[in-house]
Amino acid sequence: MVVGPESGEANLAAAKKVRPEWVLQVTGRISPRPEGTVNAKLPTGGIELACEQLVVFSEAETPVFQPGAVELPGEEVRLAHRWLDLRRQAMQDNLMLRHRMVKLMRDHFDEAGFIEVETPMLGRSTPEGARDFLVPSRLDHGSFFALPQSPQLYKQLLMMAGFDRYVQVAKCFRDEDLRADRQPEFTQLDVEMSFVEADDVMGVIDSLVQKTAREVLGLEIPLPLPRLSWDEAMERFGHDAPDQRFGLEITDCTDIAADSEFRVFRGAVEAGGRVRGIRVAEAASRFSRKDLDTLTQMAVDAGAKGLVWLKVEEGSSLAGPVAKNLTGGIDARLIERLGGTAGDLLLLVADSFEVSCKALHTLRKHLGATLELYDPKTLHCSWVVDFPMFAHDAETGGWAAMHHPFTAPRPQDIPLLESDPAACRAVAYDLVINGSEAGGGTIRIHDSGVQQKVFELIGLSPEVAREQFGFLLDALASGAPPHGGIALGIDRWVMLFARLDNIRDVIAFPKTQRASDLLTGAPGEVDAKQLEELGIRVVTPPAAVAPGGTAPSP
RNA sequence: GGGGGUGUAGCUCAGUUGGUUAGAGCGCCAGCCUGUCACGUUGGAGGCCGCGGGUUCGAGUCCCGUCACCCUCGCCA
Repeated sequence: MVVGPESGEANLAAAKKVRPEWVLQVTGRISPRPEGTVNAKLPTGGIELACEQLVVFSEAETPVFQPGAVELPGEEVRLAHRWLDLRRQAMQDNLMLRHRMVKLMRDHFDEAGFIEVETPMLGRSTPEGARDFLVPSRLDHGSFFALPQSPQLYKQLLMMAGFDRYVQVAKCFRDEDLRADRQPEFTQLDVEMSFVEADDVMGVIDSLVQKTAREVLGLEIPLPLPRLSWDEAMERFGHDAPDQRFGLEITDCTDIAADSEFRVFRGAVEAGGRVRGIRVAEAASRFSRKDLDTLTQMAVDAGAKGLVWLKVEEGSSLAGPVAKNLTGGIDARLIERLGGTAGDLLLLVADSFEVSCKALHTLRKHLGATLELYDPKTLHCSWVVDFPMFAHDAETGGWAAMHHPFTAPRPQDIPLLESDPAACRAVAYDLVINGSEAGGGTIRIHDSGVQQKVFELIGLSPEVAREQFGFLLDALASGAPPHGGIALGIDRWVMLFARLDNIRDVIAFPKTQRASDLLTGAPGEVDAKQLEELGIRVVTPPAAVAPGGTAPSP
């Protein structure tokens, strides 16, 4: 935009006053820039607008930070002045991407005959799962609504009602501690279908993944997406959402370890544990003693008693603090099993299966990132299927549903409900993108006998089940079609497709790690009158916070 | 609840073994320049060093506590 003497004195005077972030209307003629004034670096660098009339719609106070600045302000400042932060091109791009992806999802399901149905935000608290956000009832003191953790029960009821293809962009709420990829309120693409099996649900998502990757990233993803069982995921990667952008797969060496004299190995095997390891190719010389101590500490932090590290040397021999214990050909067998060649680094963990999974997963993730074993631009999508039906509940000592209590066991595993619940596998499937759980679903139980048995196993008495889920049980007994579905974490999808590592950057108005909103000040105190109407008395009133942000000493 | 990191000018940061008046870049204000766009140039203003306490002759710096933000474990069917 050019304002010169030819624009007239008034416009020129007005233009001189203009400051950053002012809102203007400029009327004039667009023409190619004169010779020598073209700027190829700007998208509009070839043209200019000769100002004929300048109108100042709105002046702007000096902003706390400049949205166009090179230096990004700290997140605290960005959140407190979110409207400025959202002016930044990167944030505009992120929200535009989100819009496009959500539209793709809606169109995809609309074309497949799904209808979007809204479900209540004010529902009933149900046991298990995450902590609920509660909303007190004014008309019934002492009673509370719960915000939905997901529309799970409602969407199943819609199946009983005959809407055999349901979808919803649904807000969900879970009052748990936050992470970089977790917000207390988040958005799911919630899906449920009748007369389907797991393949049908995964198929619908497969084509959505392919379509989205193609339209948004220009990536061609072959279908069907690879699937691996939960058991295989834990064996090969030590995690139920493995990052498969790189190798470093886990190899079991328990049988070799059992033959060794090395007490660490023998002890783990005799205690019913496992000895497993990963081979880091050509890494022996890249890791100093200090680096290896760091890896060891990571393994210890993950619950392991230690980490056995070994450097493969010429002639099938091993070097390392415990190498001398691996006599009698154990060293050669380990090298062969792990596929080691001279210069490789071998990392072994001897512990229970669970601990070895956790430790090796932690190491694998760390090494993959620090050794740059993958192109950060790749998008690896896959399914993990056949999750265990039950997990040990640390609190009760009994069984707990790994997903929710309406998850169907695999038909062939139904006898295991009686004989061996631990071995019972569910018709459950998680979508994994770049080592992140991007969605998950199950086929639901539609047989009341099986449902009864599952409730029993997780310690839910018929009375309590009726009390909590009576409406669902009644609905199931009223002619329920076989059904199942899935929920995709939209925030996380957008984050992954935008190649970001922070979910807040794809949410217009996110919350901090302590679930507060720095923009509005939520949550905040309310009037005594409001509390009185709700029949609520605050037992521990919040300490008054001084303007300096300091709480008074107790 | 546990572990780790950060907190100094409006913003991004530097600040030595504790030692005079706490600095830089950007922004802001005033002037000059007036077609190259992160303009240039001259000058200026701007600091509860997150908050509270302690040690010390002396604290941005050391100690204790506390608050906020970030990462993480637990947690998130």
